[in-house]
Amino acid sequence: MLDLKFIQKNPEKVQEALRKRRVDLNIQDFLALDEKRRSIIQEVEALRRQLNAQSKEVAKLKSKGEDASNLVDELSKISDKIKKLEKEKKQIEKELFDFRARIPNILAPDVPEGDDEKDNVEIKKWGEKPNFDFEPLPHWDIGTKLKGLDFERAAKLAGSRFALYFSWAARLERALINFMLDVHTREHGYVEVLPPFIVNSQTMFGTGQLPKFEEDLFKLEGWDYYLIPTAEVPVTNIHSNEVLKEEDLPIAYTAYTPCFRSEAGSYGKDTRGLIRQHQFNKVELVRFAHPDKSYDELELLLSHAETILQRLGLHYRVVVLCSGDLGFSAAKTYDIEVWLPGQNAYREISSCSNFEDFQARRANIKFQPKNSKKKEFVHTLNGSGLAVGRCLVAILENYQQKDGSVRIPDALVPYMDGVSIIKP
RNA sequence: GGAGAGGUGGCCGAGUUGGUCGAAGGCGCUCGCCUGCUAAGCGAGUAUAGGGUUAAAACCCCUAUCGAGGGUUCAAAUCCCUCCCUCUCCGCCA
Repeated sequence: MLDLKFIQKNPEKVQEALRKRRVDLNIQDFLALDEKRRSIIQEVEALRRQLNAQSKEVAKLKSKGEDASNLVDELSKISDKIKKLEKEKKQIEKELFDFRARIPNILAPDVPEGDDEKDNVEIKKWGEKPNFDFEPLPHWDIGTKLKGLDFERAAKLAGSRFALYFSWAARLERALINFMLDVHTREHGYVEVLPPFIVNSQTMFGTGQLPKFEEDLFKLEGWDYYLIPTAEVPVTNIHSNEVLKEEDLPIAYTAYTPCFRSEAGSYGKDTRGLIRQHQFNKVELVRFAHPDKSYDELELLLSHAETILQRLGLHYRVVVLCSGDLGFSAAKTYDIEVWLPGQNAYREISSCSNFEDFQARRANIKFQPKNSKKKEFVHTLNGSGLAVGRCLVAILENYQQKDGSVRIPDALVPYMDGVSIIKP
């Protein structure tokens, strides 16, 4: 959510951001409505002032035992008028709020302009693509041949876009979760959190999933409950409606959760394998930062996510999302894309974003600066550290051997009870 | 699921025959004074949002906010309705 005053004072900046994001919204419509709102407020408040003052007169007259019926009649008319105007005002405010809730965040100045993911800009690469003296297989072939992944039975249980893990695969998924959490808590200073996997609509609003993206979520029928699409949602909202201490910043949380996404509108995309599932596991990193430091913290966050891939010896690149590909709430986002030889492509495995005060304003998360009376909104950041299922995919595809076996990266061997290779 | 109690400012806590309550009192905090010592005392201040004023801000003025929303009334923290949350007891359950 953008600050109302910011929109009023910088309509051209907001319009420019909308244009760069390829979003068709006209800020002039918003401003006209806001103008109307202010004129009604002025009228209402003048009337109310009169009403308040004269109501006291009534009280005085009555306490003296005098008749006040004339005055009461007159005030009754004013009161009616106020009620009518209040109704109108409420309607306009609702429209303004709905409008504002659908305006995406403004962009960081260094976000490249572009239409979609084709215009994202690669900023670095780490490691090398592995060489194979055979044709590398996609992970769904590797995983099913090794009897670790079973998509057919998963479909029987729940439908498409679900997976069933057995034996070494289930263990590997769990190993990855523990490995990631250990690195982030022991080495990167994050506090581990285990949040609810179901949240209410207020919480979904706080991080920007609602009202605009309801169709991406799973909602529980008959309840104001949604399955979380990412740990970002419950973890960022931990401090909603709170005032944090400046000296406590930055606050850093890491959380493992399953993530649930409807994947509406992705029909036909990534239909095979683990890449795009209705349910997947993710270890998330969330930071609450001082506004002056949030972009430094974004670099830090990115490096924390990268560490995991480096320890696993997986080749990746980092891209900056262009304006047209940037998420609704984010001001700037880095995607980490891991190399998948089985698909001969880089695929997103982490997305690290600075939301500046956009989520903080929605969720009302402030801090009290030491040298100012005025409370300010914190900046929120988050990033995957990492998507666990896709990480398992990357291991299978990058560490596959000619004989169909898969090596386990050294860093994970202790988490696999010493198993260093998965054999047919 | 059944029965009961309750939600007031940073915290504690008054206030329910509607009016002088944005709200007593206490604590905490901030600033100043005083004090030969990290105390006590004295004084002042101490919410958020919106509107107006301003080049902008501070100040100032106004309006709203006593869990949320709606209603009654000239007027509601106080009355009525709906919802949410917390606590206690019983039941059930991992």
